[in-house]
Order: sequence, then C-alpha cells, then structure tokens
Amino acid sequence: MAGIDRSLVRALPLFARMSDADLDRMLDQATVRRVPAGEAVFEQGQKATAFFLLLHGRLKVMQVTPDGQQIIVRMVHPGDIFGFAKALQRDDYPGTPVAAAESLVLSWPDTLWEELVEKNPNLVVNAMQSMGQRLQEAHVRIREMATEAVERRVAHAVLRLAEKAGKPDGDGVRIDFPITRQDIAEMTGTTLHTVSRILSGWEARGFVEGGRQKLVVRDRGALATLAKGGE
Amino acid sequence: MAGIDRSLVRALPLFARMSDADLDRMLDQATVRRVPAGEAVFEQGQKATAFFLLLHGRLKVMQVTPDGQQIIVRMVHPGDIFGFAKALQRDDYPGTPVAAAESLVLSWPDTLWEELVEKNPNLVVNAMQSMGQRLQEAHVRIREMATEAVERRVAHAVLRLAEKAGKPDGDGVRIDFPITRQDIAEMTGTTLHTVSRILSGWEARGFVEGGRQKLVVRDRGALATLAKGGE
DNA sequence: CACGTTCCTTGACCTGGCGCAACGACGCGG
DNA sequence: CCGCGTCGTTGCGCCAGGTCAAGGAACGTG
Repeated sequence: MAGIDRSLVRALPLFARMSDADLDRMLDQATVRRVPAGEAVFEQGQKATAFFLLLHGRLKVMQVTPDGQQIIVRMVHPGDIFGFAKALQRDDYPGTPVAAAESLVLSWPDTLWEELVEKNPNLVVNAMQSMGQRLQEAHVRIREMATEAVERRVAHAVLRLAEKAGKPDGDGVRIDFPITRQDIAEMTGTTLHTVSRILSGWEARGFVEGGRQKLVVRDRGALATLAKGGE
Repeated sequence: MAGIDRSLVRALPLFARMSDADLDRMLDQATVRRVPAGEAVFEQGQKATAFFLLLHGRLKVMQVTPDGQQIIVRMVHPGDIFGFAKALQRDDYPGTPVAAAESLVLSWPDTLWEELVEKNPNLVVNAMQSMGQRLQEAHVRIREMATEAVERRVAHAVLRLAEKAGKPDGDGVRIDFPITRQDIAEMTGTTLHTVSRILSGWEARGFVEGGRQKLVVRDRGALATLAKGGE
C-alpha cells in the first residue's frame, strides 16, 4: 500500500530486533499521509481506529480544556509513535496532533496491532519503553510546573526544543520548525505576554535571538544555568 | 520463597490471561516485604534491581528537586506496579516510594523480567496498558497545573483520592490513609498554607470535614462543581 | 502595493497565592 | 499527666505574573 523504503525507519528503536522481512511486511501494511502545516492528523475525542508513526516533520499534541483553554501536551518528533490509544486503553484519542511544519505520517489500523505483536513480541517491549520514557518526561514536567518559576520553565522548554529539534545556525542552534510565543506559553503553562517579555529579556542579554515564529539559542550554557535555578 | 495466596492477586489486570500455574510460579519467585508507615521501599537515584507490586497499603512516590523541594509525583494504590525502571529504560529509580500507611510489597528481581515475559507475553501487554493509563493521568495533571487555579487543582486531587482511596464514612467518604495538608500541597504544587485555607473554607461550607491527618468528603458534588470550574 | 491577518512587543494595572510569623491543638513518650 | 514534637490555622504584606489595552512589524493575498 505504501512502498516506503525500509532504510527510513530501520534505525528506530521501535523496530529493534525485528527482521528486515517482517519490517518490510509491516511497512507494506502502512498508510502514508502528508499533513500540511497547521492541519490535524486526527481530532481529540474522535474514535481511535489507528496508531501512528511520525516519519518527518513536527507535531504538537494539543488538548482543549472544557472551558476552551488550549495547551500543548507534548511535541512529537520524527521517529515517535503517537495516537496509540490501544496502549492507553481508550477507544478515543485524548489529544489533537497538529502539524507545526509539513509532516509525513505513517499509520496502521488498530486491528493490526495484535497480529503484528503476535509475530514480533519485541514490538510491545519497544513500545512500552517508548511510553516509559514519555511517562518519565511527563513526571519531570509535572515537577517543573509544581516547583519552578515561569522563567525557569521556559528555559527548560527551550532547551528541550533545542535538544530535540535543534539545527546548527551560525554559532547557535535554531529550532527547526515555526514556533510562536503562544506555543511556548502553551507548553509551559503561561501566557504569550509573559513569554514575550522573557524572551525579550534574554535577547537583550544575548542568550537567544527571536523573530517571527523563529527562535535561535545563542548561549545554551546561560539558559542551562537559568534552568538549574542559578539566576 | 514467599507463599502468597494466588487469590490475593488473581483479579489484577496485570495477570489477566495468565494461567494459575504460571501465576503460582511467578509468586513463588517473589519476595514479600512489610513496610511500616513513613518508611521508603527504595530511594531515588538508587540502582534499580527489582520491580514491585503493592499488595496492601498506600505509597506516595516522592521526588526531590536539586534545590531540596519535595513533590508527590503520584500515589501507588493496591494492585499497582511501581519501581519499574526496566520499562523506563533507566538503571536507577527516578523517585522514592514512601509508605503513607503500613504496606505490603511484592518484588521480583529485574533479571527475572525477561524470563517471565518469555513465558507470558501478556505480561508486557498488561504492563504497557498500566503505563499507558499512568501516562494519561500524568497528562491530565499537566493540563490542570497549566490551566487551573489552585482551588480547582486541590478539588481535583481530593476527588481523585476519594475515588482511589475512599472508604464510606457516615454520609461521606473518608480518605483511607493518614494524609497531611503538606501532602496535598505537594500533590498540587502549592503550599500547605494555601491548602489549609482552602480546606477551612470548604469545611465552613460543609463540603469536607478535616482534622489531623484526616479528610472526609461530605459533599462530593460540590467539589466536582468546583473542579469543573463552576465557581 | 494596499489591505487584512497573524504574530510580537510593551506598558499599566491588579490580584492570587506565596513567604513569613505567630499561635493553637492534638497525640505520643516518658 | 506533663512536655515536646508534629500538624494545622490564620493574619498580613508583597510580588510574580496574569489581565487589559494599544500599537507595531512581518507575511500572504488579490
């Protein structure tokens, strides 16, 4: 159905210890989809019928609170699985993954999971480890939100972005997809106003370089110090 | 080694679709340990050598921030697995589980996991689902911390406690283990002062009934309304 | 290139809830 | 049953950061 080259995904931890033949077979059963920037892969609350893998691009998983507030629960980077409702024991998707940049998404029908696992027990083990890491990251974020002031949280968020989505840019690291102040606010639990003020401050001190939907980290060390709490 | 009666754990989702014989064998390989209230099962940062199951009692998983602040990452209820570092791909424990009440804990050496899984593939599937649920809960908490005011967060926390650890008490529900204001503060990311004020307020309105290390929910509906944001 | 839209910045003001402090109450150990 | 340690309550001042407001800069589109 798809005809994706195995080499694109061979190195992913999810497929570790899976034979080339099995992997090819799995890829043959996948659907590829191009998602333009700004579009959702699926919608929060929608019945879950598939699970997904991000091949290329960048997704932000949004959740809307009953009273209309929006937050970004996590970012999906290439190689990550998402929309894995099966694992969450739900039959609907808990969030909405929106493409921050044009993205390429692989998906398999939910019903295939059992069968795939049957043939390849490692798949579950690997999937579980990936979820374990996400759980850990979630706990770190909870701890940050509970104990740290806004500026530190933003520093952490920016560092994480640089880590996961950084691209060398001159003497710094540029976040490799369009990101707004609003996005950062929704990732750290603040308002875009506060984020704007903080970034302006950092820019004045030469830590970062801002711009419309753009962010370049110039002095990673300084941010790390901030994040650690050393004023 | 242990001689635990199968019936104690037979109903747990973790062991679903495991044969009685296999379960008995697994239980034979387990170590039982009684943990008095206030004592830790293991310590954050310690090398991970086992994984655990809470049989009876109640644990609070604490994390200490580099600068000494403490928070409660989650509560462990009977039937929950914890200290599952294998799944997190870590070799040390990320938190410290402290007994809130006298507890009974089962543990298996980490090294046994692979072997157990070999014989019983469902174990991984079930473990993953349990982690999936925890991940979801973590996301909910992140959303709460990002968007909700303190009083609402406390309302949510108390409702969750009533749900998971509630015991009928007269016309209300009593939290079935000793819990301090400090604990609730560390679960919601506030100070004990604010929690105390909030609970006093609720008590005045007849929603709850406080006391030393004690908390009884009298009007669950009122709390639910608060949690939902209805003034 | 004019116009609308989206994104960013900055100022002024206001308030939730934190920090500090003092005190009261319960319960345990001697 | 007395003293001390833990736990809870409450008042007060202060400030980080949210809200409200206004305007400017970059981008896309007809």
